[in-house]
Amino acid sequence: MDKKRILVVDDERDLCDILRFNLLSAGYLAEAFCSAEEALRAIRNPQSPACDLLLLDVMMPGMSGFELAECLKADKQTMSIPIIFLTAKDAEADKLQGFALGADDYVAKPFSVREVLARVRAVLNRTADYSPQSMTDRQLAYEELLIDSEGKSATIDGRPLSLTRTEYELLRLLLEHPGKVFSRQQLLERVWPREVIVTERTVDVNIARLRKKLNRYGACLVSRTGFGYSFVGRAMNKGEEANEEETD
Amino acid sequence: MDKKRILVVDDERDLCDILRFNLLSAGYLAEAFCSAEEALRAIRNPQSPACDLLLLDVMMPGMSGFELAECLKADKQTMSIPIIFLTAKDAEADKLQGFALGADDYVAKPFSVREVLARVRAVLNRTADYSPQSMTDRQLAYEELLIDSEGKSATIDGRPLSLTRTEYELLRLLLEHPGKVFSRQQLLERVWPREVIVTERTVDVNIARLRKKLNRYGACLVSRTGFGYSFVGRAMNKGEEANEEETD
DNA sequence: CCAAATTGTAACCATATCGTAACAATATTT
DNA sequence: AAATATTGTTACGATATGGTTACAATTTGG
Repeated sequence: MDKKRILVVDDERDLCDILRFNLLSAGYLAEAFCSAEEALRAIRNPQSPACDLLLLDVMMPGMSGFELAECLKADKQTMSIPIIFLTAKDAEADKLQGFALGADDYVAKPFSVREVLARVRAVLNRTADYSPQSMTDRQLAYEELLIDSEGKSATIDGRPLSLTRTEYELLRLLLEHPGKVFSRQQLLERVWPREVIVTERTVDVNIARLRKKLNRYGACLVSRTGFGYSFVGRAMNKGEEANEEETD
Repeated sequence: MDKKRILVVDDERDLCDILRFNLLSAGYLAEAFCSAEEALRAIRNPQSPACDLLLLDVMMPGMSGFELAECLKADKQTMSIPIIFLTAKDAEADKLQGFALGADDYVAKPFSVREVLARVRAVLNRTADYSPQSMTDRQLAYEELLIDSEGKSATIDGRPLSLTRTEYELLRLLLEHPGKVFSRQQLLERVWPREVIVTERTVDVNIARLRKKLNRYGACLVSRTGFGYSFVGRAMNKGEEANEEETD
């Protein structure tokens, strides 16, 4: 699957930069424009690749966001480009109400970048094909142990486990990389929030709690003395060690 | 695993020097640049080795840190380079808030060097697993003796050996440089933790333990009297010495 | 605002790991 | 070959590591 191309249109340069940077970091192709006119030129440019999504500020000097949207909707080439409006004031929100039918979504300023990214993901998901990528992303499984990252839940044989957030994240990370050994430090960095500072032993206890809840799969969370923890399935058997008792 | 290459970009020369010195002391390769433009040139220079992490000041004359970050994110070659932002003022902190999602981390000035080093370690730890680098040298092998650095394990003919951490690290280092002779001192420095101080004889015992577990490959760990130890395959035969006894 | 759930820490124990010393075996030098 | 230096092996105690439980602190939910 190719990367999605997203255009940001906003007269505030800082905002453009922030959005662009974050979109790029999130793995999209992103370009930013400070006016509707510029953006329009870019979109209409037959050289440039097709655009998959527009983040469009409503209130801009010159051509407004609405006007740009209308232009695009009028053109067969561009009418199916999804648009997420960025709206500054409540006053605009009203107008947006009417427009919203044609829009794919809108975000009210001030917004958090996280929020925008979520909308972007949602819209692209909705419009785009169901790529196997994003499907496997939310379903993770080993045998009858399933993880549904959408519902932040796990089940064994269909029976739901009630995992706490820590346990869930732990399991998810380990299950995502079967066989990989994570040091306690790595687990702390990747499962626990950045600001908290806790003992490495904390990992042990949470692993223990997780093991208990995992019942027969509990044994899949193995500790590798001196290294850390790892999820191992049956396939990776430890039974047949090459360096077993020398019977000579 | 090779040393990580870290670039420091800050217009304050003193700060650059301090960070560079400390990074070097911590065992990284570190270079410092006083402007985003310089840094960009260095990163884009096809001659120079790949960069593993960027410590990037936000506010700089000329190209800002954010702009440099955007440039890098836009380029496929450089977009996965982790970035830690160094930000000076609270004013910037706001903007940074926006960038924070896409950034790998950020540190607010004034910061303690210790803090920066911690972040560096954390980010490198977090990203290490996915870098193309570690993908390639994740698997190490000699004939049917395989080392999987992800699972911190080794197998012979597919059968897993249970190596302790010391044994594992020893084997890994030696196997990484077949034919190279390591003195005991070198082995101590490279596989034992920095702070511990142990006898050179300790190496011998651990080599012995490793040999036993390696079964038929045990003989590949040869001692070179007076020099140290080395991993040698069959190809490197010691049979044909020029100055041998002519007993036939 | 209270009760329950979640979570980190300390403490205890069992076990694994490891360094050292002592001695045996081997290699090197004379 | 004898003398010496180097390396291999073993046993044992010290230490580190990991599992478990209890408990206090905090968060969550009603």
